[in-house]
Amino acid sequence: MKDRIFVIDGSSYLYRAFHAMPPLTTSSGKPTGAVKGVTNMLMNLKKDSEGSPIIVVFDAKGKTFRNNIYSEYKANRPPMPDELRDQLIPVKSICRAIGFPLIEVEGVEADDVIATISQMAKDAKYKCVISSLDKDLMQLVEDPHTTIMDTMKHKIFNEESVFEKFGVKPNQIRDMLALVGDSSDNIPGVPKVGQKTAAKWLNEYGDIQSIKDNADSITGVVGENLRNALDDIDRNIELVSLKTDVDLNQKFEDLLVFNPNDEELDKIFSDLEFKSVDKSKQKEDLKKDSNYETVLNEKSLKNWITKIDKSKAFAIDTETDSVDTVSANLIGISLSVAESEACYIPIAHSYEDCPKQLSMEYVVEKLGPIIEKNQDKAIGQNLKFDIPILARHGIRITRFLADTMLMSYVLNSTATRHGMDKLADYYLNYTTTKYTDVTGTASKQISFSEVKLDVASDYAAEDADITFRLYKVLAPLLKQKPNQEKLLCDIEYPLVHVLSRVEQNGAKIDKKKLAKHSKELGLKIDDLSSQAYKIAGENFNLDSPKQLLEILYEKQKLPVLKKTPKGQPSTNEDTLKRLSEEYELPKIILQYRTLAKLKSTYTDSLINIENPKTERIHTSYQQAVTSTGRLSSTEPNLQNIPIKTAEGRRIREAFVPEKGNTLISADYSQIELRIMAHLSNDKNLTHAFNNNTDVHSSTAAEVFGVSIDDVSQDQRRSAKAINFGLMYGMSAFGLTRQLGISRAEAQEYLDTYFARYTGVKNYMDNIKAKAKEDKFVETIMGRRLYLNEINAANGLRRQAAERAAINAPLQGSAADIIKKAMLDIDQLLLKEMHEVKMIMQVHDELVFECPEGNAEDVMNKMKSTMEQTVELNIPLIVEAAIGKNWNEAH
DNA sequence: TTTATCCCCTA
DNA sequence: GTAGGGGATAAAT
Repeated sequence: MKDRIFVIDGSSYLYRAFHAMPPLTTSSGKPTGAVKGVTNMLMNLKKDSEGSPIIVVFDAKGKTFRNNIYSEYKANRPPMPDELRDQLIPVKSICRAIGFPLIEVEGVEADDVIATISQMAKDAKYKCVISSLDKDLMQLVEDPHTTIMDTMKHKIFNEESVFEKFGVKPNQIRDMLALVGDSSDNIPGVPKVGQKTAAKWLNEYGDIQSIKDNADSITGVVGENLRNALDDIDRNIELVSLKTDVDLNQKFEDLLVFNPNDEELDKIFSDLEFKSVDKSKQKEDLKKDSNYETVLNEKSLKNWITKIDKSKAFAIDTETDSVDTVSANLIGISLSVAESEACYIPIAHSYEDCPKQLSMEYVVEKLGPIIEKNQDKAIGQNLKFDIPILARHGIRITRFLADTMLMSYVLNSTATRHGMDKLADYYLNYTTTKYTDVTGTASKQISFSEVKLDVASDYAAEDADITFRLYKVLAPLLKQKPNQEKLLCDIEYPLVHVLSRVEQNGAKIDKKKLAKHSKELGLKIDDLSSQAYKIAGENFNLDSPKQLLEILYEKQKLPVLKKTPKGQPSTNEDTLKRLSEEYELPKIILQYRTLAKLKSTYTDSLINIENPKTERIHTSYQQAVTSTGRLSSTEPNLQNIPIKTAEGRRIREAFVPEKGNTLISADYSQIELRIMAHLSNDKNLTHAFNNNTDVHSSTAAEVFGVSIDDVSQDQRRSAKAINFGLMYGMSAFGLTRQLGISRAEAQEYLDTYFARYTGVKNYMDNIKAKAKEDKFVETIMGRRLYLNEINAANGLRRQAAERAAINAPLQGSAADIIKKAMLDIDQLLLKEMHEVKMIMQVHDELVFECPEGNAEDVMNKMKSTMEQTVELNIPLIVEAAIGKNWNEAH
């Protein structure tokens, strides 16, 4: 394809790379993350362009004509961060060295240069692909000459997709921008007019001139706003119009030359300490350099034992035939003692003509003691998986040097997901071989034991190698953040062992009880289905929202009260509840839904997931998933077992102890509100907790101006909603919905609340301001949540980040505290309470199983340990109970 | 077979 | 309004 050129918006690449990449530096501390990101993007585009010319455009210094039209243009732009500014020169040098013409014109913005080039391309009969995300550029899209691509998301905008996204044609984009304005460029638009309204007008009137001509016929406040903003609109049109006649001092043909300088490029890369940027090339490099060994004889194993013993640190990884730690069989072990230097020790591979391997007994006997002896040097990726597998074969790891998954999580919980494949991509710019690459998927999947040794070795040794390399990259990043490193070493690492024990313990369920419940539910569900079919006059699938909406809204002609985000009439609980005041069918659907949910999600699936070996259910706690520091629980999720309804609580009754045992549940009372009191030091809130008064009643007394003894049920309920709403960063609007009151009333409640709780008000204002400054918030133990969108130009996103800024320190500190409590209790259990098992964690609750005899004692120990685990400005209170099932204990 | 959407369960 | 997991269906691959 010779008739196509690519134009890259270099400045927008740079900003995106800066925000998307980890804060990498050279050994001397020079920032390189953005350079690396841009380089990757350039290399990828180069590959995709199949030889078509690529031109890179950057913003240049100097005031532009837009500043003359409007002195406030981009006046609100924060200056470029220093770490980014330092990367500007290397990025440009790399562009040139790769061989791309680089254009910057003083006093002209990149957008205008790009527009000019696209015009030149059109005149020369070339297709032009612009790589940028700037919406101003969308006005240039013109089939078939000019398209815009989002390189990172692989999305191409033509006239049709522009219309899909913006609701107007590309040649109307300019008018739309003029109407809406652009907060990031500090261009005010017509007040109250956003993309939707602008699109509506443009579709109705065609262009801005017609809208202005018809301004008088537009009613309401927006019409008034429009008439008042006519002058602004004229100015905006000039501001958002792109110039297509910039003098580039170059002919179009000159822009098409590709002039690489490999020597220069190598030099720049070596200055920046980049190994290589082309991923496929890097993979070859790694393989060529790497020294992966398959350990098949005693001599070779002995050699590796020596290496481990002499190493300063070593990575270890186990290969198994299952993701389930309770039943997984050990198939092999891989080790790495230095970058590129790794081995795989196959133990239990089994296929036709499989080479003879060292026996499990031999490997465990020889390697086991060396691993145990050197465990303080062990590095793993998600060691919570490997530790129980190794333990079952007599290799006991109770401490380790590092877990790269948790390192990445503590460094930045949201930068990337923390699986090894993602980490390798993010931190090493390396594409790993995936597990399913060697085993296949679904029906064609084979056990890891059936994977040929050479293939398995490459895969497994790479895992250990990459783990080692990740450690080398992540350790210095953590060194720069001592508080986070402390959190990692004091809380997350020791918690690995505790969670592993909790998972292995598992929880006993009463299968008979669940089966009986399931059967009953099945009968009721059948009955409700029949009733529903009868009213509908036909059979349909009650589980299908699509079929249901046809029945309800098209056949039965019920009023549409609410639509889903995608525009379909909604059939969710809220809507059906309102409809069931007048109609019978929605009422039946609701009952059906409740019971069907209980059956499919709980009774049936819990029975199915019981481990046949242990006859208990073993959840898996995810320690590196949530943004705030909480755990999550999967397969099964034990953190969403029903509790609110009587029917739902029957599920909890099926969580039982072994014969002779009993269950104890202990949960923190109002822990997040207490943390809010602690962090805000609010006088009223602190007072309530110090005097152990019911906090919702005390809030009601303050907000409604009554004595605490005179608070009505209704007032308490409202106060509770306010308290919860506050912790979620709620607005008056949310409260309106929650309490079914008017907007004004809700606002009044909040105003009164903040007048009474000035400490809380100050705390909220301060945390938001600090978040905007720092781009992160912290918990009491120094856990950070980075908030990339806290200063976003997009209001919805920015507000979502602000709510997260308020909630994360509360939710996250609560998570810190219960994690610490779990560690304390685990120590207690190991030391003096061997007969007690911790079996579940549900965010603010811990569940234990212990012999009936000393339950009372155990409960009190747990309660006081949890209450004493940290000292805050207010007391922590734990409510604990004993029972013969989870419902009773709670 | 995988992915997206809708719905609903928890703290 | 915060933070999650997961079942069922229907569309995309």
